[in-house]
Amino acid sequence: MITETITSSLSKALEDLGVSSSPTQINLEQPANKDHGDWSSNVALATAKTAGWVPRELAMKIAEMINSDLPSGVESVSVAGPGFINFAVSPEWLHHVLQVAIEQGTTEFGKTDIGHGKRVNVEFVSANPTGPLHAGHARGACYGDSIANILQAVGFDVQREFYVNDRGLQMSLFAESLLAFKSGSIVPENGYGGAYVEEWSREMPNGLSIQGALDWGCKYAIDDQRQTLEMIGIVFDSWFSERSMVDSGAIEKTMADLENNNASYLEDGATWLKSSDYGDDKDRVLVKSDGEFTYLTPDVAYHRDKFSRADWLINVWGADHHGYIARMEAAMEALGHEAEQLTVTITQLVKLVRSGEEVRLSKRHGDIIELREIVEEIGPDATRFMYLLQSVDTKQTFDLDLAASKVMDNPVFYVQMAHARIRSIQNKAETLGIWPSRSSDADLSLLEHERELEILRNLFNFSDIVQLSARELAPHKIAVWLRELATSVHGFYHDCYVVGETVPPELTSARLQLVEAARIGLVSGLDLLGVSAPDSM
RNA sequence: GCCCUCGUAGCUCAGGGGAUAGAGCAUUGGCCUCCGGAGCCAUGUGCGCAGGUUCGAAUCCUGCCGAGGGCGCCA
Repeated sequence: MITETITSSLSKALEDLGVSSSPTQINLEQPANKDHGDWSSNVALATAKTAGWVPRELAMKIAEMINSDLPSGVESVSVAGPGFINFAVSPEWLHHVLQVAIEQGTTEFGKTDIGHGKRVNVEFVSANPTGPLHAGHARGACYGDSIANILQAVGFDVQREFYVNDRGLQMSLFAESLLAFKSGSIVPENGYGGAYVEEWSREMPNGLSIQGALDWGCKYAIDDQRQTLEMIGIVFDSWFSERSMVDSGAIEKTMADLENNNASYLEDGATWLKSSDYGDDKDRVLVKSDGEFTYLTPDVAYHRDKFSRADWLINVWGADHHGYIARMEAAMEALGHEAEQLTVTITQLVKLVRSGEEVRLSKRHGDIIELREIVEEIGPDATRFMYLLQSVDTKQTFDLDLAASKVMDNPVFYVQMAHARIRSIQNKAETLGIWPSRSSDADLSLLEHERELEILRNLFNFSDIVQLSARELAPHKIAVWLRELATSVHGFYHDCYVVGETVPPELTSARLQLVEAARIGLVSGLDLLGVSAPDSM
């Protein structure tokens, strides 16, 4: 790889000059300004001070040394600005990327093994089984599934998990609400009065007990949620039942262990977790004075169970659960787990906009926008791409009109269109009998056009982008990269014909390889986001 | 009051120590003999404010201002 060649030549020059440097100080980047070469290093700026050099003089010296014995593939070295060392490189390194992409194909391109098979459990959505999924669940759903994809791509052993809160006060209220609608009586205070409850109650069998209604409603809700998730291609490996831990005694076991670790105490008739000993603002109740568990207690037991099955836990929670992080981390520490074994990602709220007006997500019954409605309105691909296009750290404004539109406003169409155009080229080549062809037939050195090189530069970066988005749990970096690749494909399409009377056959062969590599890049990136790559739009 | 996230172009957002801060939309103006014009190209007085660290800050630190969320023996 060209970057390794450059890094080692820099490190050798530094060594010869007696400048000590750690490998992390030798950074390479691709300058935004093409006048600054293909690759650039700031190592002279980073090391000059401690080594007693003037940065620019150190850079000049290094450049001189490397220039006197240029590594293969490097055409020239120069110094610019305060002491950047800039490398001009022959395009072979980019042609190499093309071959890699085609050899690896969509199943391998961009994949690495930095995870070393470490088991990671990604828990997301985990909506209460008391109703359909709504718009508020969508961001966490798309995000969680995509980071699971990305972590898999970099070599983690990933489990997707949905925690089902199938017991407790909310479930009882839900069951009572179903029964109330069924019998035509008044829905209990703090119960569920939404229109869907009435609809569901009509399908519920007559004569059920509270427990019977609870069981029926829970199953109905889970089935509904599962179907909605499948509409956007999300399939969980496991649906973990909270109630199962009551039956198994896991909750009592956790309570006992907390007590043994001196992490809980009795006061005012309740059992408290000493979470303030572990960084939380205050202690938290585990068992209420009425003998019921709080929400926290089974959840702590649940996290222990996850730790018995995974080395690293990721929780995707909505912004309204932010205050809950400290107490869960405290509980895990009290039970002997390391802080870095649990990562909680908070997704900020999404504001839905339609026709320029905010769509209110009120809890008042009837006003809830179901996720199913959104998917039916704009389609699964637009749903996923739009939610994943920006960082979950920021509040998102999601324009339903824009997502539903089939014009340029819509980024998902822009990216998918790039793929469709490539397929269109390939179809044409196929009818002429020149595709598929063997890559060894093509002379890749013919690929010199700036448009061609731009595509290749993007493809070169893919693996790094995947690793970065895994490290930062940031799928939007993939989405942004896809848009850039699509831009370069559209530009290429416009300026460079692949198949045509004016194009020499050798160039056609080389460009057919190029568009196939670009196609592999598009499909690979879209796969990580769970978005399809259609042959035609 | 305390905690978390965020303030970047008219709008929606990237960029999270490097060189002249980017993209899409919108605006204005150009491009179709030929693989899909659902496209391409050009067009910008913008990093909330003030200090600090650094050779270098949109980026890191502190304070302030603003937006959202959280601070229950709710989930």
